Amino acid sequence: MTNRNSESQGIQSQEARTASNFLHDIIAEDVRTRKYGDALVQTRFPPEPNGYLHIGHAKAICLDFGLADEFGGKTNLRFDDTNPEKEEQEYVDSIQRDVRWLGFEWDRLCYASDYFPQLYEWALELIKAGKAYVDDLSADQIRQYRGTLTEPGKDSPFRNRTVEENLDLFVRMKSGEFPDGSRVLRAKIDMTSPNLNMRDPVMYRILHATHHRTGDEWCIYPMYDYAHGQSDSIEHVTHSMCTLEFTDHQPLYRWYIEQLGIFPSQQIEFDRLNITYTLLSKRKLLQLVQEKHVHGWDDPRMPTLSAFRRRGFTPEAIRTFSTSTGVSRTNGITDIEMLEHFQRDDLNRRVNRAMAVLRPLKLVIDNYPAGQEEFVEVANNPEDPAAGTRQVPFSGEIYMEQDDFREVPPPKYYRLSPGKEVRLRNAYFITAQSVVKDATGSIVAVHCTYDPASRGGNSPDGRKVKSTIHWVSTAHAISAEIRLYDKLFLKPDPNDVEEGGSVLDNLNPNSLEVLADAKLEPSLANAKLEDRFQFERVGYFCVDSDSTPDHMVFNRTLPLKDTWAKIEKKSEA
RNA sequence: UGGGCGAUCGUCUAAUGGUAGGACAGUGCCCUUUGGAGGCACUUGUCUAGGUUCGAAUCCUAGUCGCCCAGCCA
Repeated sequence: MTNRNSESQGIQSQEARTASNFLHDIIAEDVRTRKYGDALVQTRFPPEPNGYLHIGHAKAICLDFGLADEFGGKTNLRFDDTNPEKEEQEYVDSIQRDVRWLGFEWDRLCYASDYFPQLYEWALELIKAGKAYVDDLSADQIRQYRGTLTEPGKDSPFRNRTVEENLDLFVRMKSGEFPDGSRVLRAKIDMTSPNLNMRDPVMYRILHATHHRTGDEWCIYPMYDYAHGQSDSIEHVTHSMCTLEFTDHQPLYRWYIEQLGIFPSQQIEFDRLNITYTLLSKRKLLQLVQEKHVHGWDDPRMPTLSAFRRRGFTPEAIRTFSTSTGVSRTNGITDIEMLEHFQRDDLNRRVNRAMAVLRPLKLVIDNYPAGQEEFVEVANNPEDPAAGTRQVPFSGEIYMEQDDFREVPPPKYYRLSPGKEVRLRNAYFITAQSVVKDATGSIVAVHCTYDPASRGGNSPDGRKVKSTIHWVSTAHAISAEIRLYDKLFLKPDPNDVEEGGSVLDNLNPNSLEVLADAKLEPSLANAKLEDRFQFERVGYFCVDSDSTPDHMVFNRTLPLKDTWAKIEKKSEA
């Protein structure tokens, strides 16, 4: 089992039962025909530590770990760390944290950099076999010699150096004799191949850079193509899943393995995850962070797993989303509503309710005995009786939501307005009597009367009300900052930009709204980091990492579905 | 205009020669002490044109459209 706890195991096997896809079919067939003999199914999740994992990676992680698990196999976490200029320990750490948070535990923790010595030996082997050569052409010249999509390339003038000369030069490349960019080691394949990846691909480049793990030990670094397949092979990976853009690399992946005569790992490609209104490119996410369009990799508006965690999303929901959305070889874009649906569905079942007034409006109950207060009993989660109940203080002066009162109610508005009766959730029926306005004419308080016989929320005479609103007693309320998040981008496809534009043009200027002084029921004072709640009638919220006992901060994970907002919008149109 | 990959409701995905199904979104109704949740119902789809076949989303042929590839990135 690759899962960390029994809870996620249950979910995992449930997902596994329903997850039938072409990758599953391929592996099942390989197992049936004993393609790898007695060997276990072995997979790997191979991130480059050059950024934080995002929800697109979650799909790959669920596939890599989930498929291996289904067939009783194992999964390694392998850092594809062959480019010291872009990789950092911070990313190595965050990736491990995020994979575990998602609910998976790897069999072996590996690094491509651990294989540098072996890769180097194999390069020597290929040189000796006349299958690799040192090229002195500049990067620019190599590009020119490569030809184009429609024209074949031509051989480098250095292509036919002797084995001895190649060996000598390559060893000296490794020993640091030559400056960056002066020489590369190339595979000798076919400069006329219609597949550009086969036109004598670069195997090694000279990079006098400090690597986050090997330090200054190496000044030559293998390219992805030369490192990835062999790393798979070393780990006896049987099924190496990757995204579609690597399809053209598969012949090269196989070429290295065949020339070296090593364990025949096989690469299988699947489609990358795309989600509407969401940017899933590590390079561009890095730009958002570096240029401070967001407050870091874990800014809750980001699509990174760290951000989803901070925002209150659950690993269970992300896993359910990943498997439900399926896997194929088509390039599609999944509606963000799908993700939100699975998250609401999960939170609705598991999370306790609380009352919080985001935009407070004072409500005075004129006939409530002066100075009196009482406690009303409230279910912690109506979906789950086992969650129990709690006592919430009530009094003659409470906060209600500004949105829940209209002096002139529009059609189909069921909430409070002058003369109308509504229910205060779990408390009493009230009828609005009058409003108090300030000098500018805006409403600062509403006066009402309550029906003492309706305690608990029902009137003994069977009288019905059209609406129930939430509230917090002013004397008992605690204050908190609340952060409301909206889509980071305005367009379904953030990359849909005009000529010369950038994704930044599509940034939503209102993606973050901060409410400095929301009023919460007192039980919330005990909330701890990452605790999740449904604020009734409002949405799902969690305690943010910026929160302190003196200054509580809550993030809105997602709003509740809002039928009234829909009606209102439709009537405006 | 070289090569590779792909095309099924608005979106994602099943059906592997035999009733085109599910989920999300949408719409309507019911229910409701959250206009939440839940229940019921409805709408919409096999890229096109030929062919094989008793029968084609599936096989064949030709086209159309989309994505990927010319890093010493991964």
